[in-house]
Amino acid sequence: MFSKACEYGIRATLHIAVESQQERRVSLKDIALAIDSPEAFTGKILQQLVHNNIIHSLKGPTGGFQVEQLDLEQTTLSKIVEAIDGNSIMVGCGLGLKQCNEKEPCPLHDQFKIIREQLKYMLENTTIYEMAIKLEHR
Amino acid sequence: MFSKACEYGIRATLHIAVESQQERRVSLKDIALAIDSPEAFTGKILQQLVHNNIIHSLKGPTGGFQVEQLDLEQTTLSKIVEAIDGNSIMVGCGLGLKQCNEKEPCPLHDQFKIIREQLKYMLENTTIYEMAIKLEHR
DNA sequence: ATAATTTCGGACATTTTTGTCCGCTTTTAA
DNA sequence: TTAAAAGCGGACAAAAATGTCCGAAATTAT
Repeated sequence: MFSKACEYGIRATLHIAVESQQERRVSLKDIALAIDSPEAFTGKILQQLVHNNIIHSLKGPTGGFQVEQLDLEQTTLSKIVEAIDGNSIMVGCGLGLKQCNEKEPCPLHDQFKIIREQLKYMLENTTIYEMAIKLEHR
Repeated sequence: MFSKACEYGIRATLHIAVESQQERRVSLKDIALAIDSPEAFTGKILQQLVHNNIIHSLKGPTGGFQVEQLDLEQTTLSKIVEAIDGNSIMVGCGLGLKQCNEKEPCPLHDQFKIIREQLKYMLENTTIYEMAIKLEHR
């Protein structure tokens, strides 16, 4: 579904979000430890998220990553996925046909469409905040 | 969603199925041409399908691939996907968490579950025959 | 029998994804 | 002011997925 990079990105964002709600900043090392991901690779992914204004970073000692209160509530899962995996999950024929559309649908077109719409709804209507809350309570 | 290999596998099977209904056997070359896939790579994938008894092959001139009438009606999409991609599409946490289950669900667990169930239903209830028919009529 | 045509399987090659290393810059605290 | 602690970015490395090549085996037609 999502690439490994994207999975790490989501997990990292959620962990940062949880900590940010307690006014705590988190270092890359702590993040990688918490979400069980390779540190350097995770660092790369966090950069993508920083560049997309999904999370914010501060250098130096006491530095680290955090997510702004506003972003917490407004940023949706779709934005994270988009930043890392692009829109590949939402486009293209499920069977890889170049010529597949409403007029010339592949044999799975309609069923794929329904599933994609559900997926899209989930991505676009789930905020970081909602997910972080669930994560804290589990 | 599916790997490239799996996409080729499905497209190839469908093309063979359509031809088989006209009592025609198809060569690898024709298949690769028809479904616009790399020939040698497609050959490998067809072998997997042959070994899984989804399609059948005959060597020598006038040889090629075909799918039995019975398989046409009884083999479901899930069997093709399983043969090539395994069950990776159906298992594991969407966020890649090792510890994600009904008792300790990840924040997307329930929504993923619904989508997966739809996907599973589609895979297990779509036969090669149904798809081949749709393909012919488009 | 022989040549041609096809599948089959192993080895190899390329590309993409995943992951690592290291030196640089920024910032803080002593 | 200096040392330490953090993020940043570029180059490199490993693994996985995708794709190619070629020779062997089987089968058919001549």
